Amino acid sequence: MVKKRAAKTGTPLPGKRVRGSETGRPVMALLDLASRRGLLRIVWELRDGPLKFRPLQEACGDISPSLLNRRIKELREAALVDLSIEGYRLTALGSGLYRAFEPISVWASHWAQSLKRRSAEE
Amino acid sequence: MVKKRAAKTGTPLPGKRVRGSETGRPVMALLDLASRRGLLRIVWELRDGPLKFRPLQEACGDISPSLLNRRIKELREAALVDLSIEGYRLTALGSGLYRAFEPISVWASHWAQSLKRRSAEE
DNA sequence: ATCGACGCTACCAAAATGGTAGCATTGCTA
DNA sequence: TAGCAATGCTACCATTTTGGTAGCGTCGAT
Repeated sequence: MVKKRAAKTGTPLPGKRVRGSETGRPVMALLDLASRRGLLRIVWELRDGPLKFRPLQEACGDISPSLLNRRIKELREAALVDLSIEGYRLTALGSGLYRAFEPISVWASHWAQSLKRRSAEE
Repeated sequence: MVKKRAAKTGTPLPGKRVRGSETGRPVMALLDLASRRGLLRIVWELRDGPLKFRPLQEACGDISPSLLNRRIKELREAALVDLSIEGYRLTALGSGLYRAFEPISVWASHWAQSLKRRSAEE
């Protein structure tokens, strides 16, 4: 008997069941969102202000428009991004996520340092 | 002319080129790592101490062993997890990542609150 | 020798991703 | 008002990643 795989998943949101967790706990929804490739990158690239579709595409390393658009949909459903006359921009919620992300980006440079040391030692 | 897609990518590490970024900036490597499904979940589940293979599998929502093992390999290459006599556990670096992650998990509950308010208003 | 715990692999089907091409609308502007 | 560029976006499909089942090899205890 082949176990049926979960069907195509919608945008992960707190309170909804998400991949790998039945509880809908906010942090689990976030982990699921974060695992969508390029999604956090978009938040990152919007940190300094709004960007229109194509510039955003370019900022994200020439991501394809279909993928960019999928991600934008998810970000809008999650209320992290909206579309203004000046382009896509972070909502208040979205900037909050960006700010909460800063310790992680600090950690990332420590990480880089440690790995460099490690490879120098061997 | 069909552009050749980048070949299978190894574990994203700072200093290496990662998906969507040529620079190897630490934060980009981290974003790439984070986008591997279930990877941060493993870090999360190890927060309170080491777990052996099968208990870890269960903690991660009955992830399949092949996927778990792929993720463990990546986490070990990234020096975030190692294997002790008591099971898999976070390295010092790994616990650092977990701690850096806490503001995000706090943010996630604000996010949940906001979305609840938003849907109550409509 | 048999058994269970343990880490792990092989294999394959299903889903997500990423690339190319191009559409529909709007607002110019020649 | 006929062209035209900018804009957001979709269709299509090949490639990559994923997730699931089954089971292997080793080791230590019984």
